[in-house]
Amino acid sequence: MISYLSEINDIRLASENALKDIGLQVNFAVSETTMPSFGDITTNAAFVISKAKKIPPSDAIALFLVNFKPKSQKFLEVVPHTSGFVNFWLKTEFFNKFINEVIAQHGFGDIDVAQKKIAIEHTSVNPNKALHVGHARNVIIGDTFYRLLKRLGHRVAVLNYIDDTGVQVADLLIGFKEMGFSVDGDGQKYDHYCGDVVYVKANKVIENDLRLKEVRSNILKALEAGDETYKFANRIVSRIVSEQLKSAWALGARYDLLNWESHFLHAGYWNEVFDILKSKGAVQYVSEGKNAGCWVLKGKKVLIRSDGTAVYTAKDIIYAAWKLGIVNDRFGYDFFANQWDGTSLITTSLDKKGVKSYNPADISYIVIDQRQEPIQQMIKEVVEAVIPDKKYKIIAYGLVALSKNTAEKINANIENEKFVHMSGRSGVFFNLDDLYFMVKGAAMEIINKRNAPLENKERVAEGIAVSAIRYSLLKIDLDKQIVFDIDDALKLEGDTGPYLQYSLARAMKIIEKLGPLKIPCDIGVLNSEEERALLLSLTKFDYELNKSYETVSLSTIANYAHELAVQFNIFYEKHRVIDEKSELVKNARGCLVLAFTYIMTDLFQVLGIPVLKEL
RNA sequence: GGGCCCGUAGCUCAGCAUGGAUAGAGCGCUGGCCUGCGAAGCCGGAGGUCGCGGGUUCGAAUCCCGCCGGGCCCGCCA
Repeated sequence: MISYLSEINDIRLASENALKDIGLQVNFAVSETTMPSFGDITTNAAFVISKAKKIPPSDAIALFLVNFKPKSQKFLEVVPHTSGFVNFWLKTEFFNKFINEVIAQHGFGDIDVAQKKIAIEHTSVNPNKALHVGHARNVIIGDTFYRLLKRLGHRVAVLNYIDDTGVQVADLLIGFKEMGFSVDGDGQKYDHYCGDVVYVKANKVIENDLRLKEVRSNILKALEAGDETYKFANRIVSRIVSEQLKSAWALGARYDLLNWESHFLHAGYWNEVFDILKSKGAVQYVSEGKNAGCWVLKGKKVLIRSDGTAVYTAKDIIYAAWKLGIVNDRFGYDFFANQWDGTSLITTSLDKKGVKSYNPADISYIVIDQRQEPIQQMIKEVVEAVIPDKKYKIIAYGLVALSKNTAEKINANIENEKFVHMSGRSGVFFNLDDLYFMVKGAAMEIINKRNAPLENKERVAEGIAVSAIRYSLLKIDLDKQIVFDIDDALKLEGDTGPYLQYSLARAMKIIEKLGPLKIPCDIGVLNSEEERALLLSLTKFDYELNKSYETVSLSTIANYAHELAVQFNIFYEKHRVIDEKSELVKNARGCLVLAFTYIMTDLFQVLGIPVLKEL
């Protein structure tokens, strides 16, 4: 498919060949221009020639141009600049071809990449509580990256790991078994009941009670062993996971497979993994010093204690090894739930032998917050050393904290700090379901105020809530910490998800009222600055998606969607479509608007933003 | 003590992968635009030592080094 990216690649290849012919093999850049007035694409290749050959820029440009032979010459206007840059303008023929291809395919069409088998793990929230806004960042980053991988053409499996044998679950069980909390709940959503009420209270009591600490340690052993206590826990945990999934589904996330820590333990993977690590020399036995008697990773991280038991990190290594196929799959597979997109969510199983639903990945991604990065980095090194042809990739993001204002609203004690980190244990968190409910309410308020004759206000408000929440978390760079403020989250104007939806709705309304277009269209009559800027932005679809993937930056896509929406709105304010008098211009503009709706819808799919025809 | 991340307008953030030619948005402040395809929109104004210092370079918000400020991690816990 012809695009901005295909032209950049063409220019890069032609420049490379030109430099080769001149006898140079050096680095140069082909990129976007810094100012629209300079053109659409630029290269500094002549600079490089000028420097290497010690000749003036003007001579270097001349030398470059006689050797420069791009394949798609008919699409490019070459404009050398006295400063030494060689600039390129994309011609009308290029835009015409692009728009007609987009319209013919109802979208951008396939993107040309080498297909890989990929697993991505995200969410993986302890199964004793509801998802809070920090978990929401994980879910949305993971789900959007999944959507991006999928859109690029890869085969992707989405995994969600359930740590059902950890301390958090044990604490919860104590709440039920020792403190008299009802296992059936109190009427509110079950994950909220367990996390907000039972767990917080139980944990507080246990921390000051030696007997209960003893009970907890026994429960942990029982969970690992898989006896009656485990079965009791399993019923509760499954119910909580089901509720957590509802919260994630509401945001447009979906999964392929649930993995359970207990399954890995009970299936007895550890010895196999440990043997492989030993045989590959990835783990060493230490005979003296403070780690005497232990098996150690990278000379610092103890993996097997001197008493022969494995530390927690061993479980992470087992999982990583399983994802990439370092160990043989011993699991059965079973149905867990139907999802909103029509797919089935599968779970591993220790007894049932359903259809094998997971094939080891070539590349495995894990979405984690920055605190876990060092340990995951170590796991990456170990795993990639054992199986060098596969990749273990880490997507780490900054923590989500609560603003002073927001913390006060949930009655958290914040003293003189500007923000506070969330903590499930101490009850300092803002639940995702509450955020969703409140944003939906804010959307509903606007809808009612405008008195818009919408068919299904409820569904529209939900769509707006999803876009507002997803976009606000995606547009911020992964490396950045977020201080969540509920008042900001409820604002639906400006650089927000609803702004994107609004732009698309406007465009779709035009198409709906416009009537049939003459295809193929000739957009040669469109020569205004605004029309050209919109056309240019549209052609950057695969360029931006590719950049987002290469740099693992989801804000890149979010910002691109915003830029497109801005370009469209500027065009919309300045030019009429339906009541345009010239039939030629009207048809051309109609095609431009139609192409915009296709590309934008395609982008929404990647971002997980619902398309609303009306809002 | 060792390591990771952040620092760009009053506030929240783009831009940094691949150095380039006048540093961009939103919110807030301020002045305009609906008898027009949807005003959740658009146009204008005010607002910037790109944390500080050095280095590399013809050229640095962008690359390198040091420092300062903020956040986080570093258990034979899970």
